[in-house]
Amino acid sequence: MVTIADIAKQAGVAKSTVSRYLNGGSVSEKTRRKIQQIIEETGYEPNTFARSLKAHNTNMIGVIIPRLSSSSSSEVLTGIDHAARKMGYQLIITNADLKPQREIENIYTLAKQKVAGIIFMAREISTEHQKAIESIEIPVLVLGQEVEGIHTIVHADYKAGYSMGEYALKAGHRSFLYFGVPEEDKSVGMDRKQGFLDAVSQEKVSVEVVETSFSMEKAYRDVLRVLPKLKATYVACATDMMAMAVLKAAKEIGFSIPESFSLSGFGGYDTVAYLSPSLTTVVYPFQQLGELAVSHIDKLLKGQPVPEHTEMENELSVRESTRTMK
Amino acid sequence: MVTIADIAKQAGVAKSTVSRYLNGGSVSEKTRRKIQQIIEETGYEPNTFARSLKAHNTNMIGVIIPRLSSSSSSEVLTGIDHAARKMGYQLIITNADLKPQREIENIYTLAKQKVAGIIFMAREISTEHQKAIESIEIPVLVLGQEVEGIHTIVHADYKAGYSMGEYALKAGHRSFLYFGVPEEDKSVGMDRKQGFLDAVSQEKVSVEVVETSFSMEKAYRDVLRVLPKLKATYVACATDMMAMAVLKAAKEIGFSIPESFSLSGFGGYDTVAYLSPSLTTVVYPFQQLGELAVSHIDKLLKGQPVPEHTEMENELSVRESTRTMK
DNA sequence: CTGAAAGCGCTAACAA
DNA sequence: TTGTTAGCGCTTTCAG
Repeated sequence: MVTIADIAKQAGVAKSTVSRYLNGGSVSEKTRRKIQQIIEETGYEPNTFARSLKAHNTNMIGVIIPRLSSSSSSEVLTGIDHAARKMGYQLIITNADLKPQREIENIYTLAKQKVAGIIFMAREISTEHQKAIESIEIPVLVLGQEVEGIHTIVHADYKAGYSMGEYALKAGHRSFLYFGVPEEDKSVGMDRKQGFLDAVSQEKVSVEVVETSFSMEKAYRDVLRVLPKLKATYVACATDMMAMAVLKAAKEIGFSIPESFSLSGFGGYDTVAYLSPSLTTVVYPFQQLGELAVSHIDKLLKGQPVPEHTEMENELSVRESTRTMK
Repeated sequence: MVTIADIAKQAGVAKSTVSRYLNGGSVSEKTRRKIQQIIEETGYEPNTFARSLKAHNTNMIGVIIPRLSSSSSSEVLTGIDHAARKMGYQLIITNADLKPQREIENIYTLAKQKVAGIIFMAREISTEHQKAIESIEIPVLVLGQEVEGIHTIVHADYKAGYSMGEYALKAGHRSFLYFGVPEEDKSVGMDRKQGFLDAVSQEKVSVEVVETSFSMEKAYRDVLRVLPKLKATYVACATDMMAMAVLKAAKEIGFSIPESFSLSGFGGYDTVAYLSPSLTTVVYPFQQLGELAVSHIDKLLKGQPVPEHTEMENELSVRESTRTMK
């Protein structure tokens, strides 16, 4: 292994001079060239650990992701990756496997690894989470849930729900079924739903709400149970995956969409445009969220001002699965 | 920050004793208890960098993934994560964004980070890749492509193709269309296809092969062009995503599946079971692949024997999208 | 079983 | 501009 000492010796200078060269300190043109040449010859790479040992920090950003095999998380991750790469950060990605306890563990693990900052894709922030976040003294950016006193970026979920409801109402629907997820997930479970309900409640309408699960399998079973007695002309699902489950169940039972009823989701994954019928949904800017997250962390690290809460806009995409009532 | 020196001082012993305690060296019961108590009181955590600086290695496994937002990769990653966690490894995940050059960069970056081993989900291994892998002197496990002289784990792609072909033939089909991907991807592009072709070629049949792309959008456009003149009764796609594109295009054009023609994919992602019709496919054990990968790397690191090439079995899952011809 | 001392590779005063 | 020196926090001989 070639070290800074080797370079120094071969170049006939002190280690500190090489170090200065490496870190952009003032070095005479002549020695600069000499050092550079030797470094190239030897293929020398500074040892990250020795560096971090001194500097007490790294250029690593820790990421806590709820689940590795989730489209939305993967999209956000892709955005994070692109931005991190551009800004010279390395990523340590940790998976929480949907377990709150695991999230907290990961916060501490990342802190121990001396990551410069943490991007935490959260579902629900308990006081224990908050305690962990405060105790580690590392900038943490929470994605997906708004928490007082912590920097966050969230999707405009209320607004998404609202625009979906608004659209459904304008399309002439007056009877709705909403498939939701548990309210523990504030953004998806509450805001999204509330937005929808508030929007449609502006007219005389009937709305039924059924709570099911993020799990496609569970949702599918629930849908099979509920659908046969369906009276609504519009079924809104809290996620695209659930909408997919409804689509499947509907065909099974003999409904055809959008003739029997209109169907919509939320998310906007690439694949749902390729369903038949293609799914009306609200498209969320997952990648941009990831990119913005890195930029915020970067600013936080540099002590630059960052708004405590940021909301990402989203957009309704009307496709084949919904129709206008006469 | 509390260091080993603090612990030593408070416990009234030498740093080396604490170090021994930490690393399971022989320490008297009495001092052991004392040290343990102080560590708990102070919440001391050994500094990873100082450790790695000495030890010249880490407990980190580097992962190179072709694309973060790919179902199959995410599944493998989930398996890797579970196993890594269980075996005490930290993960550094790097994204190659489908760029060969990026893969090579990542190999070097990970080596520089002194990861203990690398799991490389590969698509195509060039000589440049091989050079990189050899030069870094770190165990590398390649997933997805078989390369001489490098430890690899692959899916039984030929066999998957073969069993699909065999099934189609038994179901009475004699006219086939195969939507493939470029042959640069040896596993998916060649082996899978060849297996299928070999299987169906055992009888007098007609087979047409159309090469398209992994990209759903591109595949969809190609399918729309090819499908109208379709004569085959069985359409096999090299991936589930492509099959989904075919499904969409077929409905658009007015075909109904499986009545107009049978359709199958490869992969076995959760979602394709929820398409209508649900998709006949070969289910690949992505998670297990990931878990096995970590176990292999672990053995490699411990100098234990590991078979140079391992093949993961997979299983045909017949669902609604294919039917038997009378 | 324990302690002293050296050093991993690098950076950062401080002098020169 | 450059070199000397003193660590960062830890592990690892080597004596005791």
